[in-house]
Amino acid sequence: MQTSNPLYKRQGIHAIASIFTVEDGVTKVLLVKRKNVPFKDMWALVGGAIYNNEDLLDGLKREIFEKTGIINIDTYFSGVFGKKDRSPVMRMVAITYIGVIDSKKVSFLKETLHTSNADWVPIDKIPKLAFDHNEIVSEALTSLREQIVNTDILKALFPDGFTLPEIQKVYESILGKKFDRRNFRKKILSIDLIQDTNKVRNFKGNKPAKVYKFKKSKQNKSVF
Amino acid sequence: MQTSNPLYKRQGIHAIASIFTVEDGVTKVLLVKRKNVPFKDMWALVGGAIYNNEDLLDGLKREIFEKTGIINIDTYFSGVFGKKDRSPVMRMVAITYIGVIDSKKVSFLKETLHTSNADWVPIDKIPKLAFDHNEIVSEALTSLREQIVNTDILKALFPDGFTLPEIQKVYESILGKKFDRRNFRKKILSIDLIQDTNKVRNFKGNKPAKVYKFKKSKQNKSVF
DNA sequence: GCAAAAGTGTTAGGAGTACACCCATGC
DNA sequence: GCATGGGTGTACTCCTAACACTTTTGC
Repeated sequence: MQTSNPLYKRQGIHAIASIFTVEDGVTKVLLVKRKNVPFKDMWALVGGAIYNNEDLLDGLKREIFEKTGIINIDTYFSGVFGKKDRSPVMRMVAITYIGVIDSKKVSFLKETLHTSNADWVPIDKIPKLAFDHNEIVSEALTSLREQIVNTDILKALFPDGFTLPEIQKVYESILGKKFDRRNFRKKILSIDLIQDTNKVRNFKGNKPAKVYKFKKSKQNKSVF
Repeated sequence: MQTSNPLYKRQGIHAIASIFTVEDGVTKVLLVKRKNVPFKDMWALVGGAIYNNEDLLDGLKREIFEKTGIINIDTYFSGVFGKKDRSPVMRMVAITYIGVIDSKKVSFLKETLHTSNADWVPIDKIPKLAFDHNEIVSEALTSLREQIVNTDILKALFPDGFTLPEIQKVYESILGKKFDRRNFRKKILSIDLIQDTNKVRNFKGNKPAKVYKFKKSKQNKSVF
């Protein structure tokens, strides 16, 4: 590869996260307000350019920390955005990820070196964002809907396990539809994603509910 | 973004294709032998660094043309490889794609400016490849197996349509398993991927077979 | 008419969907 | 004992999987 060739010069790699939460039945995404050009004072997803000395996920974690103060977030691959003009500064390819955290347990910084604000925004009220972040968050939501049935991405919402009625509400929020309690139970147990913990959780005045947790991995069901 | 920061400097983007064919029941991938460092004289997938003035798929098409002479190949997203040390030259992130062509109809160059050889290699006989291309082709094969039921990726094998027995053999080769003729027929027709053309194809001595073609698009079946 | 390959239908088991009643708890 | 919400089972339909015979053609 001719590294001197101007056709190759000044390229870079973005790692960008759509961080979701579910709050009282509403699915929200974490946005930050940019302090610097380009797209100064616009809302954006969390992320940024990765360094040469870090892998993609490490760079993403660093960016999330730098722009929100959040640590220890698990991220899952979502997609790639690489149109040649997607950044006005230089040629950047964006590798995009999704993650889920509990907005009630995780706090974030309202202002950082690079951001002047940060907030949870319902997914149906997302403003015009910097770069191609509107497209990215749209694809991220599709990825989220796929991955909640294939991965343990929701486990951050339930560090101490969950009851089936609790997690059913989360599925309903994210997928935007309601399920029959009995059928949801059969389905979610049949896809080999969660397991019983032999514990129960008491809510006052109600029958105690069994507590489940996510299994480590899940095989995707194939057509053939 | 501080473009002068050495942490960001000298990054680049690879677009890499695993081009498959199915020949007499054997699934093969197109490999080229590298003429230049790094990994001089090693076999590799087709691809290379993209230019600033081209989108990812355009750069991929150009690379495929430059290294094989092949034009007009449809490619489908496969994955991302971004480990910081995956290229010994500089920090490169690879966006990987898959494609399918008919080895009997498409010819390619055995030597180019960058390659000293090229050949179809059965997927169970792939040698040690340059860069992380062994990992890439492995994931590509998984993508291929997923996408033959979700996309029209196989259409390049059948520009004039196909009969069900013909395409069943291709599915069996790629998926590595055999299907009952009647059940395959029902299944492939039920997933809304192909359509009847009202034509038949005669093979000597046999009952004529109906000819089908791929539909434009296909919805992925969801769990919920 | 015979060989070769294509086309088709039926049955049984498993999964999905719709739907109603019982159970454990706090007060 | 009653209100609240959690847990469970059954019947019907649909999809899946196993399996054998008939049809068309070339020679």
